[in-house]
Amino acid sequence: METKSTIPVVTRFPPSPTGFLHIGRARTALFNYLFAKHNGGKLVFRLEDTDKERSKPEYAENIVECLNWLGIAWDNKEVAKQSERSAIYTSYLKKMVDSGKAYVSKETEVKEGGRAEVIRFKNPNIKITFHDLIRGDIQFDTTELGDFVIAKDMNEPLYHLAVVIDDFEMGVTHVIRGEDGISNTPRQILIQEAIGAPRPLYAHVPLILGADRSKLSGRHGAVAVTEYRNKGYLPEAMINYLALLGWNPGTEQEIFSMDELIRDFDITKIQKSGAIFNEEKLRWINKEYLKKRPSSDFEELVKQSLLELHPQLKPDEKMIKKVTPLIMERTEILSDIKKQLEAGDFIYFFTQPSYEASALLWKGQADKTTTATNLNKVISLMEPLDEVSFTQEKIKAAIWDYATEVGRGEVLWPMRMSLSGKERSPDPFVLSELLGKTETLKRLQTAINKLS
RNA sequence: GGCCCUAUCGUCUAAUGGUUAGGACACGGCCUUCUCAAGGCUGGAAUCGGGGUUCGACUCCCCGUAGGGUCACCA
Repeated sequence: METKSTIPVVTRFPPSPTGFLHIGRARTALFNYLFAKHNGGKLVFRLEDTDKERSKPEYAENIVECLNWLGIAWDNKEVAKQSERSAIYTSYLKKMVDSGKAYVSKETEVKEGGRAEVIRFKNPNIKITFHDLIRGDIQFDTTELGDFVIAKDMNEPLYHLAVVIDDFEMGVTHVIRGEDGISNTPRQILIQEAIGAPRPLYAHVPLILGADRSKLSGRHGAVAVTEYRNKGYLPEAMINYLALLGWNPGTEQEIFSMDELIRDFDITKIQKSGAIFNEEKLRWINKEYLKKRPSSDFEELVKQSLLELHPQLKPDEKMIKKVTPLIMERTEILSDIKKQLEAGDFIYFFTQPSYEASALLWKGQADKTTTATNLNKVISLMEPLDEVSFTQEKIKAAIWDYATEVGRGEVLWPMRMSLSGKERSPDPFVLSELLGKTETLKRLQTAINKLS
């Protein structure tokens, strides 16, 4: 949907720094960003830190850091903080009290930790209908809200008052937030009307759900963006997945860059119902992005992981270069690299393999002599190849006919086992090429010796 | 419980009155050099129920049912 309005679009992302940025809020931030950019507008980032007890600077840092990592950029130079704007709230509050829109209330029933005197909103008790870009018209009877509290005192505003004033002062035209904000809307509209602020357009996006279909929270597992970052998800993959969770342009495209998302984003195509966060699909998307990158991007990571697991090792740089593509082919998220190495995969490129002689025997084969004969034959077939033309294609060409003749498993299995010591590994031709002629022949000979 | 929102394969979704209800992830099978990975092909799998409206409903309306959200001197 293109907005026809001549007023530039201003959206906002106003988290309260009371916890790490979680993926639900990150997605809301993304939708605000995409909508603003699609319409050539601006995104305002603001910290709602009126709750002094729970707001922590480290959480604010985490939120900023995650947004930067994801590539969601806001347009206000200074991050707005509610804690620095109290004078503004106070002046509005005074006007409201003076005009009778709000009043100082002596509390008859003071709850624990509560005050004897608070500022309450004078509820006009009306019916309010507002339009939601995703859901259509929504109607509420505000009577049931009563005269709700809008400030603890003239200097300490509560959330609803502060957001409305901030959104108004910052020229916010579109409020795009989680579905759990629907019931806050009538209260905020009431305050807008009391201070003479125009009503922004609303869009309530569906919630991200856990496997049990309830609002995603810590008990469902990882919810902090930071956790996904640490697990080795790429920011592009995260953005791509989050955008597709509850939105799609109606085509069959699955992989989107941020620019494509901005170009195609249509807020009216956001889903109405909640969506379960599915890490399997995120993994798949992450792999798609990994495939786009050259494996050289990950050589350093492979080296580090290797050294962490085997501090005494002095891995050959050239070998790391050669092995990294093999590892990346089997990697969906970056932490898989270390996981594979931990499981013992690929270390045979850096150390001698260890295995039992019986492991060399192909299934059903009980005769060690046959296996030794096959291995000897492999050596003699490899001998004519010189060190430089020791490539997987040439090795395969040299051995293939013989292997086919006596049974591929009978030749290829012991060959692969002698080179890797593993039941699972890349194929023996790749192994041979990477190991080089000298090392390959040496390992084959070691295996033959084991068999006698 | 009051108020509000929602309802297509297991999951994410397409189809805005006429489709053999499409795609992706996951899962099964087959192929591709012995194992793994990658790749290719292929299979199973859905319109919550009941009423309407209509020549014709996934699609529109009503009622159920189910799920979710929200009910602070938190945000």
